[in-house]
Amino acid sequence: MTRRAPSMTPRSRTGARGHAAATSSANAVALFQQVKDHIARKIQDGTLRAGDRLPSEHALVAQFGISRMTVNRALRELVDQGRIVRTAGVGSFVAETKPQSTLLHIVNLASEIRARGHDYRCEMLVIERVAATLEIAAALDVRTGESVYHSVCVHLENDVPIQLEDRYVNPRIAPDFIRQDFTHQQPSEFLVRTVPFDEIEHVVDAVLPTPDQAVRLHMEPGQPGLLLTRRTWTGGTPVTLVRCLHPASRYHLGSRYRASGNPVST
Amino acid sequence: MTRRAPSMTPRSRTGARGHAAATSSANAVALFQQVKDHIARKIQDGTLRAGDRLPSEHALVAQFGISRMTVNRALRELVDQGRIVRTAGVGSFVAETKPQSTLLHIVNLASEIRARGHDYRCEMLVIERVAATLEIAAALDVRTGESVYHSVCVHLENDVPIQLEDRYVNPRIAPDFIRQDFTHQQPSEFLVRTVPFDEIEHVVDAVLPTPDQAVRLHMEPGQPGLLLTRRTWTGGTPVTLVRCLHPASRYHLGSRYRASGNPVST
DNA sequence: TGAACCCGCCTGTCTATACAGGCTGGGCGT
DNA sequence: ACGCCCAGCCTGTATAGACAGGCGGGTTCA
Repeated sequence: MTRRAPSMTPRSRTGARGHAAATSSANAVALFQQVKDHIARKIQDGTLRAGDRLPSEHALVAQFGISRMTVNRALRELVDQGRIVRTAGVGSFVAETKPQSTLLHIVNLASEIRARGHDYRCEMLVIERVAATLEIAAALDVRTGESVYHSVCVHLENDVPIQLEDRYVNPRIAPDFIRQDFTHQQPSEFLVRTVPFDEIEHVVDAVLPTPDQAVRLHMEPGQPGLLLTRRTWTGGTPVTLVRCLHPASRYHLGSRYRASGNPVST
Repeated sequence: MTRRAPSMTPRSRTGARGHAAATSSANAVALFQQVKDHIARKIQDGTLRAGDRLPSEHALVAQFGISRMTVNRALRELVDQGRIVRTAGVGSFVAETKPQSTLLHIVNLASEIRARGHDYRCEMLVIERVAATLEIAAALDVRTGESVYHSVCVHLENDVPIQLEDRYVNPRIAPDFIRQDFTHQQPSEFLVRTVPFDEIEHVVDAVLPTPDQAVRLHMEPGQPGLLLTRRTWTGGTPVTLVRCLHPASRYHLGSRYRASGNPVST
């Protein structure tokens, strides 16, 4: 743990001793920000994993040769961002990856179902390589016709279909996707574990399912479905495009926020 | 501006001079938090309005008799919350009330439409007092049968109906709602202006509109609609329950987030 | 009259120091 | 052997002082 970071060496930013004060014009990145970035990067690239202990403030002070208040600010802002957790008298730890906030709690359909005390199951229908259509290519930022991964599965709650998941995956980002055994792990679980995303987009639509979709979801003809289209990125590169179709009668989508503070768990 | 706040007087929290340090056990509210609350309250209750200038850090230091770092932290966290805006060399100002973040940008359907360069119009269909049904009473936290306000209007983009808004309002919170002239102001605009909420809940459903609703929205029979149900609170008390029905063919609902930092404008 | 310049205000950042209080493990007493 | 207590580590908070740099208005100079 005392191993020194490759990138940020003690006092690398400026040779000045004493009051470095505001960044010396040329290199205009605040010290506390550099510490934040340094730690955030180690979390992002897996050097530090969920639950790992961070160096104490004192250790960081010694390591970087800066004042404790500066380290403290960096760590405090990481807490605000939900990246780390701190306990007085104990230490600082990398936060468990709870998939962010807001609309994102939908990611964990399985645990949501289990939390209701119901049985969860997932049936894989398709897993293949396909040539990207124009739409898919645009969404994943690959060339039209380039090979991408495609999977289709149905999620069931107490053996009742509740979601038809139609997913396209960028093979440059997750080349191992197609080799996975998805009998005991969902595609989304694999991706979240393998390629932690840092940007996400949701679009919600109401649609009439195609006859084929209606059969898969055991829906009456003419009944509407809720279509959730999600795209995720890592470092600006698209990871996956997934279209989740829910029978409207068996699913709806909620979120709740409080102004001062973070989103309510719901 | 030098007028003293009624609640927080200089050094009211503790008589100790010098290092007050961590809160003295009994009264366990941090100084910076008290400053935050004090300013947030003045913004909330209208004493300070959007664009108003806040006292400078130096002025707050003198007013409360605390150190500048403490004031600075309070103001910085208010910036993080989006409540104030600061410019080096100029001062601190109350932020323009942009309705929060996340799913909330839907609030401003009118400006969203106008931003597309289209024409926006709103037709009021109903504005009345009704006795709260069991469901409405539960949602607004009033007694069943108690009188609540009810309004229905259609929002049109280029004269095409895009949303049917069915709203119930808690008359204890917004007693003037029923006396408003809604020809040049939407119900939501009035409420946001009059009763700034601090908590919001969204639920999204896909539904088949009733024949009556389909007519109002110029929809073909059998076409699905996107139903957005929104509840807002102020200080823990329900303000309004509104059900917004959109023709699925003409509307969808999106949001995008970046991990490190705040939601993208989108 | 107009333009350049400077001074003072204000925010942003950093430091060194200090006290309070939560938590844990090891030593000591019973 | 068991339990209590305390020392030491760690975070949370607060302070006074300092430098850098953006910005605006007034003064001065051409």
